[in-house]
Amino acid sequence: MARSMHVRRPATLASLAAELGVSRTTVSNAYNRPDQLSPELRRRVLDTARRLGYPGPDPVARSLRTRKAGAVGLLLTENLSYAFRDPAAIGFLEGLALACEDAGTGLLLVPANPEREDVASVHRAGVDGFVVYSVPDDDPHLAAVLERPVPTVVCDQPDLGTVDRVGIDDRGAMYELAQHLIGLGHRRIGVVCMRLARDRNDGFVTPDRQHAAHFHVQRNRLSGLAEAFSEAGVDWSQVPVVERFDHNTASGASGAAQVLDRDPQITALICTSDVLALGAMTEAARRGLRVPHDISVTGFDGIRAGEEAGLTTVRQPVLEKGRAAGKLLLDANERSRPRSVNLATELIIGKTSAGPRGGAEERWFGP
Amino acid sequence: MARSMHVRRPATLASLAAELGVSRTTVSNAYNRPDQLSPELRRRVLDTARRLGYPGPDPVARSLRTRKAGAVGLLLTENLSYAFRDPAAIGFLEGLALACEDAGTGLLLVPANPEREDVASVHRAGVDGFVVYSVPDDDPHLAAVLERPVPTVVCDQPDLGTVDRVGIDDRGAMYELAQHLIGLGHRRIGVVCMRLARDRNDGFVTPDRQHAAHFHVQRNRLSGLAEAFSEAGVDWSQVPVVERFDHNTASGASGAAQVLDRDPQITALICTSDVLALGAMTEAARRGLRVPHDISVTGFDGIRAGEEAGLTTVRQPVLEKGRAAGKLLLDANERSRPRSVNLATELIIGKTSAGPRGGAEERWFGP
DNA sequence: AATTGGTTCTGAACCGTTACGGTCCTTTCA
DNA sequence: TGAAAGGACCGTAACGGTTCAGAACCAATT
Repeated sequence: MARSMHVRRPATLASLAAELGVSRTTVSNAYNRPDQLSPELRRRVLDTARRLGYPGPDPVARSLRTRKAGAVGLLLTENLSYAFRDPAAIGFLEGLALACEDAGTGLLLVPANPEREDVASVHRAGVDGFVVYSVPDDDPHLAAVLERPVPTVVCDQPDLGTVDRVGIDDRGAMYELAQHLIGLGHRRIGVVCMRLARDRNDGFVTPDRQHAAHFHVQRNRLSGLAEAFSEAGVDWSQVPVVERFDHNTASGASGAAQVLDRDPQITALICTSDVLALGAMTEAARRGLRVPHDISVTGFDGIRAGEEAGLTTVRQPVLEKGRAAGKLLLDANERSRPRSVNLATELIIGKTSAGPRGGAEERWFGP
Repeated sequence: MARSMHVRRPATLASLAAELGVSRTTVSNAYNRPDQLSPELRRRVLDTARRLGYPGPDPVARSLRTRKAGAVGLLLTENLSYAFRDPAAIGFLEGLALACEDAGTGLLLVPANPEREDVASVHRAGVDGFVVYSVPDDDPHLAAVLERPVPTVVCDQPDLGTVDRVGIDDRGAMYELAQHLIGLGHRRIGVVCMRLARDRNDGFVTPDRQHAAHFHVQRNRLSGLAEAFSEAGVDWSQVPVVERFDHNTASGASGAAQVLDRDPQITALICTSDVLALGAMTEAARRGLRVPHDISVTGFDGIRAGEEAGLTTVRQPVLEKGRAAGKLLLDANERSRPRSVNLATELIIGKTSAGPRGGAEERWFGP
């Protein structure tokens, strides 16, 4: 129809009004409040709009006037590819997108390139609010978001006290998982965790680095482990903890290898994510170690692939987390005090954890 | 720092300028063109900005003035959940997001709720362009996008002639896959395809519905099959083709069941996606049919899980598709004639296709 | 005839910013 | 010493809408 009409000067509300001999208000009403003008006039407005190739009120101008952008921004993990390959992140994204769809709101993925510390993208985002998902707590993008005068919900982040928050009890959940392993008799363990800070550090982690970790989630999971095993009499400072920057099964495998090289006697390998755990299981198999007979392996998240593998893990409601974040943001009605939502997790005892080889639970009194 | 400063009246560029006794332009320059004013003044501007709690130039007002939104819109499949659970869609999203990140552009997910035909979300999206991914060609949202005076790239969509397009040769790729099966000796086949239109039709598909399918991709894949098998002397109108609205392995399984119930003698089950094919394999196993000995199963897409299962399929570069779409959109420099990009696909012959049971290739001359 | 009430449409005031085309003042250089 | 160049800053005019308090009109009521 009206395809190449916008050659000379793209029609505007004003030009349309002039053409019709009515006021701009009337044209605006024709689009936004049909009950405010007679049906005939409205039809006439819409018809000439089509004739002139007027595409309807400009969204940006409207946003400026109404002070509503009709979108929320999502500040994602720095490296997009890792986000889109992490099942947990995708689940979160889905939940958030669903909440947005319900509210008829757009969802703007804000680029947060870590290399050029380009905070401009945050400043340039025309949104009514932000959701921040699992970024390091010293990320400049996060700081930039907090400076924007819009409601914000942080996810998997420490409670900032000033903005809404949704997350889980990472520390408690991991503590519980650790108790499970301790109950089985494990005392000599190794850990593979995701990256703890913005810098790449593929290798062993000192207790200092654990405490200072900038990723809230990882810090708390490690801390839950440390607490439980310390209580069980294990000297945490002697437990090999290996960090991997990249989050994929290959990292899980190489991390597991590094731990096992250091101490081949460990009876349990605890990973802070299912993806890492799946990689660790590959590495165990490569070494001829049977899971769980020779070694137990655990994960965290409760992703589909882990479930299929019978992984012992902590299931967290990733989709619900996204949805909760969206809801929290979208009904930020009154300036109530910041809300903090903790979602429930569930310890899943699968087929990858058992008593240690030769341990009490599996001692074999055979001939 | 300046947290609850915006109680009275959120500071603006103008108020800041007034406070400082300089012009608005100067304040604007302090943020956007630091070289246009002396460092001292700039510092003074920025300092008082902080003091007054001025968060920097309003993105929406800036967008209005510069006529750049700094974001591109993505019109996704109607049902968000299915999109986020389809590995191919996620790959596309990743590629697109990467292209956007490279360009420092945001990516706005535009809600396209199919129930309420709410095209307003498209009108309300403040974007510099649109990418349309695999929607039915009669989708009102698509029509609304095409009315917007911004560059657009359609994906997995018929060539509209008026906007850029990126896709693959679905028809040719499926023709090639069909040739592979024909070469193995298959003549009695069944098909499970994704939904062909906006209405739900879980069941057999008439040839009419195949031709009239509103999903370009599915239409062409079926058409490639029909052509190849017709050439091989198969009466296509007798081939059982089953459609499934939902796109998941459960649908693949139930679709396969429906086909096999109709004709238990088929030697090959062709699915128009890997996800469906994986479900079909489950159903085959459930019936005690060995793949490929008793029945061949093929997919389309080349997703990871299919690869691990050794699925015979057509691999398409989903990530590259997204990236290509982004690039096309982001350097829509001159009003050149609309571009059309076809990406290469690759026929992957896996372990799920073989000659038909008792067929020439596998005739068993046993003892 | 004046009042009331209900539609329908208008005027003008914003929304917060940047583009554009200056002016003014200080250096620099022949 | 006068002209040219350049740096620093300013005023105005958009950018394209929405909104609210009326105005104009007409019919019905008092």
